[in-house]
Amino acid sequence: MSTIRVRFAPSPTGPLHIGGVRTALYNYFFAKKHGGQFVLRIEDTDSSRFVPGAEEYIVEAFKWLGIQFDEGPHVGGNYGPYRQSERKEMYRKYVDELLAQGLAYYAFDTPEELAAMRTRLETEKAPSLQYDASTRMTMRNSLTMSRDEVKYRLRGGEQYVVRIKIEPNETIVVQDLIRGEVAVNSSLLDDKVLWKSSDGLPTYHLANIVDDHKMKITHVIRGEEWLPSAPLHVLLYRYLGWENTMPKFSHLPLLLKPDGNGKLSKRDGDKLGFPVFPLEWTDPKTLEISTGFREMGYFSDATINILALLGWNDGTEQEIFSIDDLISKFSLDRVSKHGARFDVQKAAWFNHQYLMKKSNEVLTDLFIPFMHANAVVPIFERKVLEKIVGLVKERVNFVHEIWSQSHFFFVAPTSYDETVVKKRWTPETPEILGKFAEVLEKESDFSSEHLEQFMANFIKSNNYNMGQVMNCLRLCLVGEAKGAHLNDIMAIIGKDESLRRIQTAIIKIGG
RNA sequence: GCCCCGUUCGUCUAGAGGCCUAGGACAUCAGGUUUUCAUCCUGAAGAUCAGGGGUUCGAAUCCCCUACGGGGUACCA
Repeated sequence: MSTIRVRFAPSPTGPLHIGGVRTALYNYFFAKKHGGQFVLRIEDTDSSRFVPGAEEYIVEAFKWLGIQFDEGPHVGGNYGPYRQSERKEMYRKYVDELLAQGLAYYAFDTPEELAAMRTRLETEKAPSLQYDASTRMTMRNSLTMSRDEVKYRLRGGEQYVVRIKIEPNETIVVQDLIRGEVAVNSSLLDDKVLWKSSDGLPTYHLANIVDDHKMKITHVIRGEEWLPSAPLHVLLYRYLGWENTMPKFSHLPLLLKPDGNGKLSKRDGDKLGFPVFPLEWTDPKTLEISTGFREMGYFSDATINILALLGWNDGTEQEIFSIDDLISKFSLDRVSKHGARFDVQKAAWFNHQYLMKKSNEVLTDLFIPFMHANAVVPIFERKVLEKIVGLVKERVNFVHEIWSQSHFFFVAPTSYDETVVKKRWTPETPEILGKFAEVLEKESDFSSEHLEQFMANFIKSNNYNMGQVMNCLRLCLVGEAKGAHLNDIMAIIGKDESLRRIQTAIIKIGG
């Protein structure tokens, strides 16, 4: 058996959408599982839609995700070039072959004539509005013109397209690994344009088939939006005599909007506060910025996990999968057939799972920039920072949230939560806290373990109860009713700072 | 309009004719643990399997129809 070869073939018309990322991921898992190759091919046959920076964006996105292409424009390979615009000369030969065999024909109709045809058919209530077997003999093409006239026009440099000639009333069957057999009557297909003389480039359909054939692609795994044109592709393989080595098809379900209807779009991200792109993207024309998973604080491994499970599962109750897990467990027959909605909350939960598994060292590296953006003084030693991060990491989904859970280690409270004050701060509180400060000042062991014991002893020996002391002490140190254990906080900020915060609170809140 | 694909808790999904009084996860709610908050633990609620017809002793699972959703219908990919 030949080696498995799959490709991810985006067109550089803008930033890569997470639906595209998921498609690439499934291709990657499938290839790696079977020891095959994963190829990147840039489908830039529509010169008018080219967006500068889009290809670089795609490469960077996969770099961030840690997904490597075995072949592609930036890594090379034996089947290059990997940009269709650079493969220009390869396609014409096949167009000529189809033309010579009468499987395709020249068409000279202008856009206006095509539009006129459609309006005419519409008013006639024709069953189909297509350029196909039922209409092509009424149009200006090499089937309706004399050989000489065609020659004359071509020589004269008249613009033309080459269309595939589809015979009506044939059943074309597409074998899909996810959906099974999909049968379509050829009368429903139109004579698609395969080649445009305007830019000397093939359209997607032809380029796609030629490239997949020449690159020895064994499996085409792509979005469901391609399913309707799959019969055309099967026909092209047949026409070109490549049907026996035709790749196997799999059409993936689409990613849908989290609310309402339709497929996921760029706007949804802005509206609902979640990224639609892997990385931030600045539109070169409008300069509009769209945020990405990376910038929102998602880890790349969490992102892969989230996307992988939108339309696939391994049949068990496992939900956390490493890349290696996904490679070993992925299979196309467990891909679902229906579209999936992106769930922001579950995505955050996934990120939380990955965050918890990261070491304090790694998280501290990631947290330091956020700390610098917020903290002024004091700056703790590295080891202390790691400790702080370790104390709060289970409370956050994203690294940037660490600051909001740990700011009180760095900065003394400037105000005190009104409702907590009202509920907990009694007339006796200043006296109790004053007493506590007094004994605390004499204490030399400021380890977290000892402080815990110390507080318990203080409360017990004075016949206070826990809530009476702890809640108000927390108010002094944190400013509100949340945060890490008080003994941990005091151990980190130290004796002087602890006493200062207690005094400040007693003065500010009063009796 | 026409064609193709789909339809199980709010969301992601398990389910390949009897194991389904339909399981899990996220979210929600309630209890518990905790010096607060969060984590964590336990539990609850939540899907008459889109609706209707068949087939079968038996259907979420097979077939048909309808509805709804999605996709396609370009000299875009």
